[in-house]
Amino acid sequence: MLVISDVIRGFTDSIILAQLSKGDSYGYEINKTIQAITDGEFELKEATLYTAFRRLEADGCIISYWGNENTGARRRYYTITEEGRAVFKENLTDWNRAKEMINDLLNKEGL
Amino acid sequence: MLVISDVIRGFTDSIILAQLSKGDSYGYEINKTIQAITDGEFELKEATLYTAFRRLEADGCIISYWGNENTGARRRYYTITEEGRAVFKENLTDWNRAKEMINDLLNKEGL
DNA sequence: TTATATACATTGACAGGTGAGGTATAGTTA
DNA sequence: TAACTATACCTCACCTGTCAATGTATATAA
Repeated sequence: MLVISDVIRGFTDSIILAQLSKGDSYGYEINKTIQAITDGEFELKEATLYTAFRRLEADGCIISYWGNENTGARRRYYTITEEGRAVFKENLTDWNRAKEMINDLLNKEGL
Repeated sequence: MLVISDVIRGFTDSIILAQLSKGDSYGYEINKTIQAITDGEFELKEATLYTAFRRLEADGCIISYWGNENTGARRRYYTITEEGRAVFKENLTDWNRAKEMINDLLNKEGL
């Protein structure tokens, strides 16, 4: 009932911003990094990933540009904006608060 | 962008099961308990709460019965089932795993 | 030449949260 | 006594995010 993707839901944007805050990257690489960090336990579905990029760009959190690879598949790179950094910072705070709340709600005795 | 409700999404069921695992209760009381535990920082919206009850009962995680109050508003009580306890136990495990994953994804350096 | 890896993108179905609205009882306050 | 607040339940329509399925294109390895 509680699937891992439901838990992650709502963090997609934050996870992407977290990766981009370390430097420019592109979809495929970001997803590989996520898999590496979670020991292959988690990956963003492609549809989810690219939907998130559109959303983040529309919200002014990231900017995209095409890489100039002269071989292999083309890559669309993303840069995090100042706005994006601010949002990410806020998300981190929210996460830490939410984490405590959920811990309490799942474990603490009532009242 | 990261709203608390997005973070909580997917935890509604677990939070309710957590409260019911301590004993029978009814909607209004469960919500008050949640508010108390989170120092008023969080509450389930009524629509969310009652939708979750329907879902949990349909899934066999809880059973409901009407209380026999002879004064005040009527109350529909809920009992967690064995199935519900099993699901809750699994949810706790999933949460702990997801928590670590999200922490890593938001904080760890890439690779 | 067939398969795999890299790399991007869209669409339609589905699920969960929630604002807005509704019902009913009981106590408190103006 | 009228108005307000608290208790307590319920449903519908809408919105948002996830994801399976599908499609495109390049390059390398078997």
